[in-house]
Amino acid sequence: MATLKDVAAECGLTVTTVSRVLNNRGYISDETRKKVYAAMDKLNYRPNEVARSLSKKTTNTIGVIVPHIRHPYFADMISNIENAASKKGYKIMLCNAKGRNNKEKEYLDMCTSNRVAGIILFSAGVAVQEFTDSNIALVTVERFIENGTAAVECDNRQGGELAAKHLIESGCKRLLMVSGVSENSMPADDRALGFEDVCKQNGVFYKIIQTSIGQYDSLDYHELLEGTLELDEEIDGVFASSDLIAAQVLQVCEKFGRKVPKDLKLVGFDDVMISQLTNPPISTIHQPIKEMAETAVDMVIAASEGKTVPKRTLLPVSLVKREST
Amino acid sequence: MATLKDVAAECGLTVTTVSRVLNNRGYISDETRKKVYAAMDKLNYRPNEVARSLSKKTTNTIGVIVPHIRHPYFADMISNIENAASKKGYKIMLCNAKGRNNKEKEYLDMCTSNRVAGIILFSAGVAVQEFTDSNIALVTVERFIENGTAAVECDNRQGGELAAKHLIESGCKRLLMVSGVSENSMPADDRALGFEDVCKQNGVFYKIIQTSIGQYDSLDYHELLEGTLELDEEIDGVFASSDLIAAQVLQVCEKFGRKVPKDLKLVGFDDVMISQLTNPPISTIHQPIKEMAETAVDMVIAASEGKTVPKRTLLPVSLVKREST
DNA sequence: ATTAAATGGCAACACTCAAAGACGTGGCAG
DNA sequence: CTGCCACGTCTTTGAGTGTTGCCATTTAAT
Repeated sequence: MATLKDVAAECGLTVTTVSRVLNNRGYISDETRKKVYAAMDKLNYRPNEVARSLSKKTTNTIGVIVPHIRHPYFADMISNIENAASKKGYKIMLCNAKGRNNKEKEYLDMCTSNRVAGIILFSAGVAVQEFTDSNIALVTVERFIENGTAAVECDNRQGGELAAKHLIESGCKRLLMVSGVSENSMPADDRALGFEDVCKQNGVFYKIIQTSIGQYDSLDYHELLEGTLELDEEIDGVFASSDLIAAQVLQVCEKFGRKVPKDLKLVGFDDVMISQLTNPPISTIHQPIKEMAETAVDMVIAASEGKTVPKRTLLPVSLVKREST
Repeated sequence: MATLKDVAAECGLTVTTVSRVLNNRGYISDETRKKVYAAMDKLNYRPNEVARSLSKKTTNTIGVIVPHIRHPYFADMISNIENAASKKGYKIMLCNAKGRNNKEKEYLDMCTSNRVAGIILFSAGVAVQEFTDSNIALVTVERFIENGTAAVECDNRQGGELAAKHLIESGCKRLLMVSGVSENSMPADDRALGFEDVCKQNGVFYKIIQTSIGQYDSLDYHELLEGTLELDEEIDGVFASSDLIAAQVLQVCEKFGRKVPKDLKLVGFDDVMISQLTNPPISTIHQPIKEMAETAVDMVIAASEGKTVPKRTLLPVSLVKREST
């Protein structure tokens, strides 16, 4: 593959000069510029980003570490992050931590080794707490971390409140919340808090069930759901902490012959594609995924350029009413 | 950030020696090795992959270009590719071409500039035809390209056959196929061919409808579907060329009061998560996504190492019977 | 003398960047 | 009108970026 040197030789100039037309820097005569472009074209020259990065001591890539790629929420996030990054001339290095702490640590190291400009971290592990490489901007999404550069979150508590309010206003008397993860300080936790609050305020009976960590991906909420719904036939409103769980609630309802929304009303969380593809389509709490992604990207880039960024950003959620309520 | 030089200075050796313990190459005394490790630890040294890549003239990253990240099929693919790559010490650079040719070209260039070891391309554009940078391995998935290094596909024709056979064996008399894309030489095309064949062989009436290019992502098959199903009430079997479309068929059936599978049987394609989350869960043609991903990764890596790889690999599909048939 | 073990020196990788140099032009004193 | 300098424009020189890999050197053992 042709290098700057080859291009320079081709048109009888030095690498520096060629480098300068490439980067639009300093004084260059029109004639030289033309010559250089011609030579580049002729040799099919493609700048070597690796060398460029070494020289500039930074890359234009952002490491993105997620616990699962297949989960529609993360797929959506990744898509939006890639978009935002691409617009700003950055590329994405995708890492799938799969909920395992050692993988997460490994990926953090890998990103460091590759001298990424910054890291966007969705992962939930604890290993990050040790990550203190201050050279690399670290913004977390949906998770606050002490030694991170910045965190962007959606208002999970508000989401829980909205869901509870909506169910209660729709006439539900006996609520169930199905929470994905039980770990502390996880987003689902705040959702539960908001949900609880509103239920208490309104004197409405509620119950919260949750599964163990790292269930993002799995489809086996059925057992848990069946147990609960069978045991308590009076439940007439369910708040699922993700649309994926909500879809499964729908399936279990079908199995038990409970009509949604007639017998039981359902609110999901995330507002990902699947909530529109079920029968009935699921009312859900919309996460501003695009805005979150864009904010995260803006922040890593800003931070990597040495600018100061807000330590914590909270984005509002909203209720999307569809046909399950 | 600490460099080899710093580590060398720290323990009174030269960079060469340190480099050698880092890479387990040549003769090193145990004592030296220990000293070096200690120094690395102390300085929190992380090898600079950028410099390494420059020196070795190749990276350990694979460029992955997809038309859409959010589509569950691609999300699944990406996840499996990342997995396979990670196992072999490679990282993923994710590119979202969004069905636009110029984006695709741009990403191809970007990958070249970043000197990726190879590219896995799902994208469907035509710009690729010009891509002839023989230095970079190019394996396409679900799309054969003349100047590519290798192609891996699933047996789409077989998929169409399986679907038609299954519907006919289930007693359907009047079939409809909903095809995602109408462009030539696209996978959906082969699916239609297989489907057609079996219908003809069995003398079963069938109809094929399709939408324009680049609909991977959209949820607006409703109109098209409603029109067709309303017009022809006799249709009792539908083959959708993706599970996403199948889910929408389910919705339209619900709207028209057609019971699935009683009044109408439905077969999807892909076997992605959503086919398990609908009511009823959708019978579908299983694509060996994991195997395809692994094959693609193995091939780019092999090709990037100069090994010869098969020009074209065809993986079998299978029918997964669920409750929509 | 030969060989093995351990380490060092140095060019190369493709690029950037600061500083210095070359060249032509215009102003101004002699 | 000439000679000199300063200045703006354009280009080159050369050092630096962190590694690798080849070759050389040293020491000790055979």
